[in-house]
Amino acid sequence: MLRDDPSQQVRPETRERILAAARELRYHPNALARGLRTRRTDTFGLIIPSLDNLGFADVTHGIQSAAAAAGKLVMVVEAEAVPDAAAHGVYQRLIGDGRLDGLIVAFASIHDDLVGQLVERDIPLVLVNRRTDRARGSVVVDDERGSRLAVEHLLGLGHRRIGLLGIDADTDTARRRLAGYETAMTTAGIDISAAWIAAGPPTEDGGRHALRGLLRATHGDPPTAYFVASLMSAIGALAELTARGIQVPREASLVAFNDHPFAAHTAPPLTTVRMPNVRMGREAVGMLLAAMAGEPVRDLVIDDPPELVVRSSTAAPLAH
Amino acid sequence: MLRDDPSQQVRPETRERILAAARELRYHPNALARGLRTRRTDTFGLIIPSLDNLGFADVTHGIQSAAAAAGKLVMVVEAEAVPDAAAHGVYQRLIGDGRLDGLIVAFASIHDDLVGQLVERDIPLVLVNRRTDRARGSVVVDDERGSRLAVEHLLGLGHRRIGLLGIDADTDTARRRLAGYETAMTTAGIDISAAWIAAGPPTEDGGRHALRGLLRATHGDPPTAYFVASLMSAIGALAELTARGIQVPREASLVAFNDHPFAAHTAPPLTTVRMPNVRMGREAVGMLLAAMAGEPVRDLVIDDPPELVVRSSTAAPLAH
DNA sequence: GTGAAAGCGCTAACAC
DNA sequence: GTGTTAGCGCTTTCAC
Repeated sequence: MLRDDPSQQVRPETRERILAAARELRYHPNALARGLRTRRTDTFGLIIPSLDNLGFADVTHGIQSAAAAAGKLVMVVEAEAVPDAAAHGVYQRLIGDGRLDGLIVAFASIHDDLVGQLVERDIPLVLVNRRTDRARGSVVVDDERGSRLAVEHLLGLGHRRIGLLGIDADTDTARRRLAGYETAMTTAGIDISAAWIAAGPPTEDGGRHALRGLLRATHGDPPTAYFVASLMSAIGALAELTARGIQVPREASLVAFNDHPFAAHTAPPLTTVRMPNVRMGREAVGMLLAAMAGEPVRDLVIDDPPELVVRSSTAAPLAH
Repeated sequence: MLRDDPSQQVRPETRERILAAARELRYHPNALARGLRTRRTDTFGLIIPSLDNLGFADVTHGIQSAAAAAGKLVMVVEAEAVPDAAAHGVYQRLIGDGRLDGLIVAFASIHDDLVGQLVERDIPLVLVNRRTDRARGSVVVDDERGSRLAVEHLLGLGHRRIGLLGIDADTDTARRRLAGYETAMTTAGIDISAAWIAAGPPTEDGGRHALRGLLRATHGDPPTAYFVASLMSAIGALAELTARGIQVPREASLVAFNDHPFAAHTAPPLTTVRMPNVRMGREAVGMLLAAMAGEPVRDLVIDDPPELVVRSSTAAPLAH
């Protein structure tokens, strides 16, 4: 009755009385006991590199809201906050504990052995924002299309020498963003110089350093525009440009992959490509729920079109 | 043996063999069964308004890292992501479920009845960044001192008409930030005009609207400087100032309470007061752990001194 | 020191 | 339909 078991026939009135009594006595079924018996905990885990990545904020929102709506609780492990010494134990417990129904892994560059272990143990798993050969079950956005959109915007403005500040992790996601850049450039008939491409971790510092490296490599003939494959990097790259006295967008344009309200407040406001990240998070939860119900997982790519958010970090190149 | 029970005497060699076998078989004690038996789950809950509040990011980091270091897992509920319809059920379950050892509530403006329920049920609880009469167990920073520092910076620059863009929630925290402003102003011998004070929610929009209201109220004689009691509001207020063509810092100065790397990238970069937020998060976990071990909880205020981070949103007022 | 047994609170299966 | 019981996997107690 308290579980709303449909096979139990109860008069609405009686039902209400029982519920009232339960409320009165503050009765709550013990989740541990129930979980032990049913092997379901209505809880899933979320492993995420950092909760402070602006480009990823929407994914987290999507996950949290879909979880709440479905009545699931979520155990969050922020990977960067886990000391190396504790990491092994934490993940092992998370995986082997029996306290989770499944796991969403939002690592762009996770140690693949963790994924391997999850697969071996047959724990419902969905990867978000990444794919791998080792596991089925993923939801990503159309990174290539988003990147292409960004680079095409630059091309449309008249740029030809366009740099890529990429993500250095050896992930499918990083590669797809690179591919979008290459496709757009090649389609425009531009030969990409190897010196135009640099990469680093998707952090402010990563962007700063990648830009420095690129500037060194293209010494004397730097790009007139940059596509930065991560929002956090873009913030760093923008700061580095400004610090070097290079005016954005007059002397160099910048588009970032991923949007966040904050991008409207940088100096200058950043032009970005907004990806359907909230939906990516939602769908990940949906897929995990389906997997827990026994449905097969898929590799889903959210095909809501990416959106170019033109602000003020892009303009036509200076005429020579 | 597997629990490292000290009363069990085992030869190191034997011990190693057992551990190896356990590893081999991938044995993991079931957390549900263990928890059911021991009434401890090594897990605590974190209820937080938004994971996307820049001013609060450090608190989350502190909590996550301290939890990981102590081998605790954390169940995160982002309150703003919980649909109203689901809210009651989610919180009830979280509280009554038995799956948590305790709860950290980081709500600046939580419904007090949730706190009340937690207290009644005698669940280890620590409030972070807020205090209330209804519960003991809190850790806060010295909000008053931080606010005073911010306002004194403005006073030192020569400002006299200083506005306060506050937080409208009826919380101890909001009041302490207001108090810091008042103390600094009064000490400087300035009569505060009621029109100088406006408040709103600690969001970008909140700051924007608060500023608008204040400008309306002080029509013709606006402040020359503003202390904004929340970083998110400050971003909104800065945008509003700029949108109105009011130059910062030439025509109006702005200091924000709480810092984040991002504040270095706004236009202009924001002067802020950096509070010991990481430590606040850490101490909250420490106190919760202590409470779970039976120690009495306290109301702790972290007394690491706040730090003024001078960037470019503050300057001397224009001479008349 | 070692082993067996009880029981945490629940659900599902099975008698009645 | 209603009531009873076994058992999820662990820890702790108690008997040996």
